[in-house]
Amino acid sequence: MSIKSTTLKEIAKQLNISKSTVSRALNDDYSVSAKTKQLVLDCARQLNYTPNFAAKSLKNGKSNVIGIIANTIDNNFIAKLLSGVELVAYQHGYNVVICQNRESYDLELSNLNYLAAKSVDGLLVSLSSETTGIAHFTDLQQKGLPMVFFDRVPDNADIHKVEANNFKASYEATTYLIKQGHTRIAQITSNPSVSITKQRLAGYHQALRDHDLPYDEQYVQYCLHGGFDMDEVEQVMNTLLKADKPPQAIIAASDRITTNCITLLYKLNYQIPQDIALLGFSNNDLINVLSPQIPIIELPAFEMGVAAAELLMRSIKKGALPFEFQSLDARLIVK
Amino acid sequence: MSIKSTTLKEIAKQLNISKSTVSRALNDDYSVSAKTKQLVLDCARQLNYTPNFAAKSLKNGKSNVIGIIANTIDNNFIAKLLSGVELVAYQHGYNVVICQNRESYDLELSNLNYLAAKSVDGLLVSLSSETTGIAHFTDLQQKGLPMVFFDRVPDNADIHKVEANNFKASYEATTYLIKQGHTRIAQITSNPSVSITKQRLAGYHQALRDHDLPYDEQYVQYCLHGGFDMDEVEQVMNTLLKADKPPQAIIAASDRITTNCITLLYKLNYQIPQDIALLGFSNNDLINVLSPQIPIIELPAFEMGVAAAELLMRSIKKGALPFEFQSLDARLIVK
DNA sequence: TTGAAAGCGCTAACAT
DNA sequence: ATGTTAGCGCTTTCAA
Repeated sequence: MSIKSTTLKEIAKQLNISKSTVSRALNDDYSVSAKTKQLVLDCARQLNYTPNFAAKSLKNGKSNVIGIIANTIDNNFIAKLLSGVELVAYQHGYNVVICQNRESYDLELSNLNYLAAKSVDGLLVSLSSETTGIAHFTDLQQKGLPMVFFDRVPDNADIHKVEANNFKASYEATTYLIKQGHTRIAQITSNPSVSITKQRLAGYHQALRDHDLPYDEQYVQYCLHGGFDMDEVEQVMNTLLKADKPPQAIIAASDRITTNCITLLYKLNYQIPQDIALLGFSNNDLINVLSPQIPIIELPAFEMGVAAAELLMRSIKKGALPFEFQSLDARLIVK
Repeated sequence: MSIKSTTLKEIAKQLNISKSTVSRALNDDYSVSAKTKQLVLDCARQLNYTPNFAAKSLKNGKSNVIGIIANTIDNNFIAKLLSGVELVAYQHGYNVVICQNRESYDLELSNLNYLAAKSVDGLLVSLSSETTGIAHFTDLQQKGLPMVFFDRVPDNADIHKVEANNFKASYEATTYLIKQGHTRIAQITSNPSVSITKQRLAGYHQALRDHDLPYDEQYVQYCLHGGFDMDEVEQVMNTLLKADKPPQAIIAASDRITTNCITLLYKLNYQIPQDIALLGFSNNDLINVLSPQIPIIELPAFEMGVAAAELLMRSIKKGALPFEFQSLDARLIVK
């Protein structure tokens, strides 16, 4: 309102009718005559009327703001997802407030408190890797705050969730490598406490089983810090490469792990894919542009944002909804 | 307000005092006795009071929202800048609404209208590459809407702006390459209509002049689409490499151009820096991680976000401020 | 079909 | 130092 804008009252005065009629006309209420409605609409446009959100909020007890808690926003996956969320939110007249937990449970909690104090009408959440229980969320949900979990979702059944189909993606990745003729396929993945890690491992197992390949424990390596720590990637990479029978192919199960694997293999003078094949999960555009080229699994980031936001909007508008669980397909991209 | 929360009235009733006293106490008004203040504060905490933003907004005619219009958010520079903006905004009790112009003047205009209709209290703007005039912004500024331009700023003097010191950055980059022994240094840059392009070119010129190197027009090549189009990068690269005396070093003057240059040189089997040296502007973390390693100029994204937001906050709170022009140093990173 | 009036939660004159 | 009151712009009974 920094800029003074027209109000209902001014339209009413101009047209010599009451504020309430103007309000009704603007909200397309059935009780208003077509003629009056038209008059009001014309006048509103002419005076460049825009509703006052604060007044609306105060009146109907909704802030028209949704909150989103994600790990960080400085990666392509979340950035694209956010674009989807904002598209939907803006269409429904909602603003989006973004908070970053930076993989910390404590920050996640303070984000939550911040957003609750802002009295957001709904919440979009991707869990920090430190988070185990979600009582801090479900408490608020039970008090009536609609929320949708996305990407890194909890196991709970009594929540809404929107995920990538990580199982299928990993299954396809593994199958692709098998079809390429590889029999010893490794997976370097993140902390197994995170939902997406478990799902990606499960897909990998299933694909091996379905193609009658043995599962060898030594070929699954974990980066407990999500691969952000180059040293831990280096360590597990060395373990793999120094094995009696080193893997012929590696699946890097996260964006950061993928990048670090490329760097490491380059440093070690391994040619990809001649010396060892690499396939990685990644939503970073750069990966398509830099060399060496590897097949990647790209998550449907934008679509997940749209789906999560739409589910949240429905949940806000209709109140208690049967809990929904959506799983969107990822894309295997081979150049 | 999805969750019902305590109001001033309830605290007042509980303590048997008036709403206004409670309000004053909460706002630390001088006229309230220390005793009452304490009482109110305790009671507020006990009842878990949080102020109602909508009511506050309605009362003081401010939305407590600032808008930001940037190109896209799916790149590291803007993502980090946003983190800085949000840090400052949240500290001051403001929400941030993000809009993306995707390099289109029309979208920029509709973003502006959208934000104006939301009655934001202030605006952070980085111009689209299509934008030439800024009347659409200054009109609103004159009507009293505070705004700060950042990164891609207009030439106008009657605005607030926060930039990277692109001149200095480019000067340092060029000087670095000269010190490495190169005498034929090219710059591949974006559309010269954009402020940052001009500044980066100017720094390049000055460095050549200061080191008594001739300026050769053929060594400056423009990507009118900002290097997003790989073909245009390929074309100018070919022009450079096929010159009578090809450059010994190239400065890539934007994130996207840098990446595409690496890819192209790799494709053409040029070794970096043995066959040709490359130095690029980039804020993409991946560039530090992938090979080959090149020196980069990194813009102070987070700091620019903080600076722009703080300037905007001052501008909102103090009203008309003498126009400020801040220029933050970039970092030349050599591995 | 329309109008009058109350009230959402808060702040700020204006009393006292 | 504290209370009373009005009003921000809107929606929504209730009445006509």
